[in-house]
Amino acid sequence: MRYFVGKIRLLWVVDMPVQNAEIAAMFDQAAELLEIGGENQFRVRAYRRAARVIEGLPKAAGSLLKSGRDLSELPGIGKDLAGKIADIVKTGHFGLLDTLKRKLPGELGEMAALPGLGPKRIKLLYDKLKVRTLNDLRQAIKTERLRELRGFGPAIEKKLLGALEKPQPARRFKLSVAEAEAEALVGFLRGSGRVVVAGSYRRRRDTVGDLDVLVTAKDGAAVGDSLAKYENVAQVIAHGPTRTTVMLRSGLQVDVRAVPEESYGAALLYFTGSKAHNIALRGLANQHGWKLNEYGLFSGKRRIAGATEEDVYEKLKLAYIVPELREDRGEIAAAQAGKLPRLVKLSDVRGDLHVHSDWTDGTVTIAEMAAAAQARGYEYIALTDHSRRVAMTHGLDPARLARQIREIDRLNEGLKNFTILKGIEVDILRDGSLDLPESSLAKLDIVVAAVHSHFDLPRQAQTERVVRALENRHVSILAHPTGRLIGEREPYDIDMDRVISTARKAGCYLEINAEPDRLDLHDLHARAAKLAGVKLAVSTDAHSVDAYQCMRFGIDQARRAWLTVNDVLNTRPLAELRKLLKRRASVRG
DNA sequence: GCCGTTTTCGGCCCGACTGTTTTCAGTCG
Repeated sequence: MRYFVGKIRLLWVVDMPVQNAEIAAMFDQAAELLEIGGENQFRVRAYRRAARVIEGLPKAAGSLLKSGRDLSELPGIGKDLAGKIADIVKTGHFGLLDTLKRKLPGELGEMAALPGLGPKRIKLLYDKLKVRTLNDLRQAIKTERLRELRGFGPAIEKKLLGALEKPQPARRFKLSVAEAEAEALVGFLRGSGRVVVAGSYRRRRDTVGDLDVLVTAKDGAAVGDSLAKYENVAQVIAHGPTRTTVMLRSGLQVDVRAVPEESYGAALLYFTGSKAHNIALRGLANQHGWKLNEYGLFSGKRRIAGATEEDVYEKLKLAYIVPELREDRGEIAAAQAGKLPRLVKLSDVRGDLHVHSDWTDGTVTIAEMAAAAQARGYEYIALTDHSRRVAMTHGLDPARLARQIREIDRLNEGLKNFTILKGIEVDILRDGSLDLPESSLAKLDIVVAAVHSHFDLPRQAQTERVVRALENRHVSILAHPTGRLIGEREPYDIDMDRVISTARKAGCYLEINAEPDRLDLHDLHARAAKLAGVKLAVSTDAHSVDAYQCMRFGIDQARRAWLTVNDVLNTRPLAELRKLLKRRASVRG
């Protein structure tokens, strides 16, 4: 459950709305400096909690304010913080943070990211040695002044110097990459006890910072000893009687925690998180006069629940909350009210609406893609090859598209209980027009539109471009709506609130692309779409038969977005799906 | 700074591990 606040470079442009992530970063930075300054820890915590709440909002704080929402209704945000958010939205500046930076100048916030340095030690360094920058710190170590301070010794010195010489940026790993590591590790530890990978991995976040592994065992130290011998371990960071932390060769950190069988549920709950969800649960326990920790739910010294997660939720008068929802984004209130959504499941999926073939950059024939989908139990796929502008994929021009349509008609005649929908992934050109004439698009069952170029347009131009494409009456679905490639390409700058409201007005749909490098829309945007009444397609963008299996990653994200069967287009039987697609064509036609 | 079936004050999640110390503070999750 590692948590890291990255440095965010803020660039203020006239009319550039402040993003929620930027407000959250400002609150986090303020919390850091307040803490170093010795401020009341609960005030510090309030800023951190507010940062997480802002970060988790499905809409930009600015647009909520514009629509008249009172932000002090949000959990963890009172009158004071609501006012500060409004100021930041209005001016782009956070007065308190500016003041704190004047009072505690330098790189104190950055120092907090170093291992072994927390607020107390940073303040001590600042007060006694006038250490303000990372370079000051380096000098203090080299001149051996650091070790004169109470609480500092050779071990910390060595650790700090290592981090200063070879900075390790906090990395997050794609869920699919973490999954491969996790499965190998579980295989290795099996035999030590019951082994579960918890943390953000179990909550199915799109990226994972570290692996939190729970093992039920009497002898925790033995589990740690065994882990230390795992061939992929590069370094043992900590090793105690119940918890061992190691760094794998891949750079992924692993925490293994051993607990007794009777604490399994409470420990799983604790280790699954999120931290904010846990804090809220413990707060509830307190209200009953109980205590919740990783060993169980306790009334005095008596354990009243803890063997299973279900026990603990039940005792707290909550419906069971699945891991994907445990983010303190309203799930606890929903569980109290019995209003948790019945989330969409992988088995609800009846087809895939974004699929390629060897007519463009796919690896196999249309017939093979169809056969593999039918073998998975699907009722339909939409064949959506690229259009001509995406030249390196040998994209389809009107003539080849017409031939492909005839080919699909021919194939469909030979298929039983399965249909190939005729579609295209049409390129959205720089000006928002589409890469194929209306006469071609009109012949199709489904048109998926997507951006594949000019990722760096300014926000306004990028938004107008996509809005114009969605307003084309032939477009059914916007594919991978922000174009991000996790860890490789940032999302392009676009006003997602406007894209969503356009989709609603135009009667079209947005995609959750299940490809593990994309997972775009991400959970918050998908939830915003649902709240606006826009349905989503969860599609694999499969370029091969094997890629169909990525559907589960898309469904994970759909579940994190609180989506039900009703919110997902491709859970519909074919006839219903056709109606939804047809309604689209007639909205403006 | 937030919040309220303990409601406008007085609480605020809880425990493991390290490195320093010689009994525990600080950091971390």
